[in-house]
Amino acid sequence: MSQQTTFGQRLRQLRKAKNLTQRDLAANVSERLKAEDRRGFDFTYLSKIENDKTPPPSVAAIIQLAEVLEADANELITLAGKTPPNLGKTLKESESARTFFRSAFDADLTEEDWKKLSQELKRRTKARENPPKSGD
Amino acid sequence: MSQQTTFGQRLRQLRKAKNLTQRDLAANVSERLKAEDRRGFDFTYLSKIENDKTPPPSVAAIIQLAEVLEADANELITLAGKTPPNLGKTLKESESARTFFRSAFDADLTEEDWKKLSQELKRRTKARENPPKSGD
DNA sequence: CAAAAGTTGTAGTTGAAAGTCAACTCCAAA
DNA sequence: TTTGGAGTTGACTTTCAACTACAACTTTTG
Repeated sequence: MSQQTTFGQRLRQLRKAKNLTQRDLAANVSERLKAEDRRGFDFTYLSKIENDKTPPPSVAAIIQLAEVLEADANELITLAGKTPPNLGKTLKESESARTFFRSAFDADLTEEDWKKLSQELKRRTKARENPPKSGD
Repeated sequence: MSQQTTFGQRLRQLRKAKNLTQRDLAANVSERLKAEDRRGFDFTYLSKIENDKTPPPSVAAIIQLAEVLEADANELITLAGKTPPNLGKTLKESESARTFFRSAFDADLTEEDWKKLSQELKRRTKARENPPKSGD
């Protein structure tokens, strides 16, 4: 049942793929964070994160990491067990979304179930991009 | 386009339905929170919350509020724009759930879509409780 | 009206999350 | 064998959300 990749492991993987040192990556991300007036990002902190000695950083930091690494921010955010930033908003705005989530978490779904739901989702959005022939 | 009920409004509604004063409710919740070794809950704070002068309280506090008011904690949590407490965990544990969320938020779903998904969900869980006659 | 309930501003406290720093280890190349 | 780059670690500090406290008010209700 192969233990799930952690946030730290994945992050290290991505960093190595880009041939960056912790110092480089941290400095780079730090700059970006400061540019948007947030706290910085020390390389020792990064080290702890990669070794899962400390919980994943803030969503803002994760997004910057993803950009520098040219990786998918959403993957990292979910790996971090964080809420995708739009979720709260979506929930506030959509009554139906709330209903969906309520049942989803009461129901304690299996992998199977989630896959089915993804399929359903794909069907629907695909239909939208590529409307099924003939005037609406 | 009827402006969505806020957390504060709903909370007040629930409190009045139970005929409690802010002082009563706050004291009650405060006790419960302290029992689980958390910070208390002042009635002036509650007032501010009901008037949306301050952001909704912590998830822990919301849960206690819901219990005292015999209301649905999940409703309040989502109204508060907070993450349902299991979500992070689910995301960490289920690859398929992650996939689902990634597409769901990329896709920017409509009410329609969410409803359809809820239906699909209901179909599946119902099938489970009440397995469809004869060999699968 | 008096008392109870609710509102609001301002300032203070607290614990935990986020981040830093100094001092270390490890390793490869010179 | 040393030197320098990379990574690790523990202890410390900073920041912030989530409260508390209290005073001074207004509104509601019996």
